[in-house]
Amino acid sequence: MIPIILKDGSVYETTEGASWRDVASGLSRRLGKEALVAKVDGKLEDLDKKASPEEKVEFCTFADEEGQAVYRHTSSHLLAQAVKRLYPEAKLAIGPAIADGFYYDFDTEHSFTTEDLALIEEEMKKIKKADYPVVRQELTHEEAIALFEEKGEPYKVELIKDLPADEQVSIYKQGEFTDLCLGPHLPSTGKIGVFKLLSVAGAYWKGSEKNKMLQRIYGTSFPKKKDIDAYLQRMEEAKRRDHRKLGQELELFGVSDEGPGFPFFYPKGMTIRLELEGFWRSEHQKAGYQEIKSPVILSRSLWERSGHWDHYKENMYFLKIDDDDYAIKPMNCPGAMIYYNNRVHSYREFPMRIAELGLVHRHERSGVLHGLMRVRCFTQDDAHIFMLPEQITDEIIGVIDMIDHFYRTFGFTYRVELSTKPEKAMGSDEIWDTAINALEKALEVKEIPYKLNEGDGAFYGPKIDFHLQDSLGRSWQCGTIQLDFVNPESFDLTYISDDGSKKRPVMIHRVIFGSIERFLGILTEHYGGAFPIWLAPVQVKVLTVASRHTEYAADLAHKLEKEGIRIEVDDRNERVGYKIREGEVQKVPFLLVLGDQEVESQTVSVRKRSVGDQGAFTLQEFIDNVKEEISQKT
RNA sequence: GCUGAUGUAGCUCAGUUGGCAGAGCAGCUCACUCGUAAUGAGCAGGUCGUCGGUUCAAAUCCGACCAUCAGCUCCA
Repeated sequence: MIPIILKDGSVYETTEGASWRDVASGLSRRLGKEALVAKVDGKLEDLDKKASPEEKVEFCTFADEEGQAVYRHTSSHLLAQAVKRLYPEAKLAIGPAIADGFYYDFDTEHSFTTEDLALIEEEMKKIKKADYPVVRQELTHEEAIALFEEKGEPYKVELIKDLPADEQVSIYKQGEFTDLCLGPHLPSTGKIGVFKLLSVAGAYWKGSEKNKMLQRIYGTSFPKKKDIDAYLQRMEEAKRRDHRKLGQELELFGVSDEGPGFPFFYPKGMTIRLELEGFWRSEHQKAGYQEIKSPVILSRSLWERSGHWDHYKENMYFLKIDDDDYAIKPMNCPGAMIYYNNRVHSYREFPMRIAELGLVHRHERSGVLHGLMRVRCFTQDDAHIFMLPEQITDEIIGVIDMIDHFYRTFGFTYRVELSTKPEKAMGSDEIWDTAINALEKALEVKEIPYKLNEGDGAFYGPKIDFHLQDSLGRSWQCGTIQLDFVNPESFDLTYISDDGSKKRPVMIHRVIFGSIERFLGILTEHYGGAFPIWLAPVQVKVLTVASRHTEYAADLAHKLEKEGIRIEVDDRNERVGYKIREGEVQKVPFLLVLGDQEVESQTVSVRKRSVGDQGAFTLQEFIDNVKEEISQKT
């Protein structure tokens, strides 16, 4: 008998030679059926592996993220096996599990079509049905290279050559198919429930655009049909929330062929935007910021001085004025530097918080444009804070708190990343280390978990990024806090210290929305177009039952307008049902239905968006309720 | 920028082997004066993304370009 330590610390005795699968089955019939992989001392192992004594084991099922990853990873091997059967000349690259599914990259002359995906799926079903055992095998480095060279898999050979030569290489076999793989995997191909291939797209080998572009097939898999159906339905629902679709339907914003990447804001979208900016202004005034506006076009010499000419040129637009070179600003910082330098500053002014809603233009490559999320001109809700070195941590904490307050107002959860010195950077390593330490310290004080992104900082300093997700689960950077020791140097910023000497201030750049355009795109998807009343372009829509109610409607509308409520009147000769439908489709928070009863009793019938008829209220009651809801920003 | 797909009325989409450009919704006009998610009838609306080629004839076949979509790469 050998003792196994379970998750809860208890000891389970199993017989010599038993596998992890036997242990799982021994614990409970259900676990034996549902266990996908064993987690032994924190490391995932195949269920077929022999159970080892005195080790702490737990079992992952599809309910666990790790179980799902293994499940999808084996699914990707199913895909690869099917492709090799149908297209033997296809070369295998890599095929990992990803969030919600898996992919596999292939190199082949044939370009996969959606019809091919159906055929590949059929082949995968055969492989599943055959229920091949998935068998792990370990080879030496040389044996592995020889094996994949013989199989004609150059990408696999390249991968093995990147591995340490003195270590064993693991491979997995299922039927006639063999793949280089770290594992672990499900015990057999029949363990995969239902799967679907979703799309095919190009992807660079090893993620570098210098390398060959391969073909990537995306798919997903679930144990039960109802789960995959639910997943596919969720994706459909997400598409309905796409801000590009809603922007068009609700007449908020759009882009035209005449200006790829340069979005238009229509009157209704502009209303939301102005509300966002109004909220932003009042919060910044409260937090001690002053607002400036710097010009969109500035001279070449400025951009050379700021480093943008050397480090950011490929993203900038240029023009000539009277034979001199100018550039359209891709960032607001140099403008803020010029503002700072327009007079002498004292340490007593610090921290000096200078905010700017600055319109920047950046040349983005055509393939990356995406509605309002990725555009060629956008408005950063920027601010530059000038301060003493000892004020850094407090100021960063202040900005983190402000970002949190903003995102909470909209009901967002977010992810934080810290990015360090990139290859193409200005400034010494010492300066960078100091800056990174300051950012880390602020995050530690706030106890915010974050992901470290080595080498992902801006060319002038490290940054803390705040990421929000769109309706399809894609993540977009919005807020960012960037420490900058470089620009104060380049622009020779100074202040008069308490001992009367000139010193160098420290500066941070920060944005909260990030880009107002992107933020509005994300907001649109977040609310599915049903904006809370403080943001809704039309807050109340007044509907008449018949033409004789027009006068009463106009009178009420006038009173609501005087209260600062955004209203529309629909007094067309249409049925009430038709007008209500239209109001609901336009996602107006409140509809007021006015007919004989309301005129008679001098009331309004209130219909709340997506809830329905709320009954009759006096106009004053309704106004009070609406104003309360607007001020609550809910 | 790269790989693949797509581009027909304001929107969503039909359009067969090349042979007169179509529907629904929206818009406009008329009738109905109506009570909580679509009243009926009529009218109008199109360089078929752009440019070029093949053909007696091109929305349809070929080429180039532009834009969009998915993904990759790159970034707020």
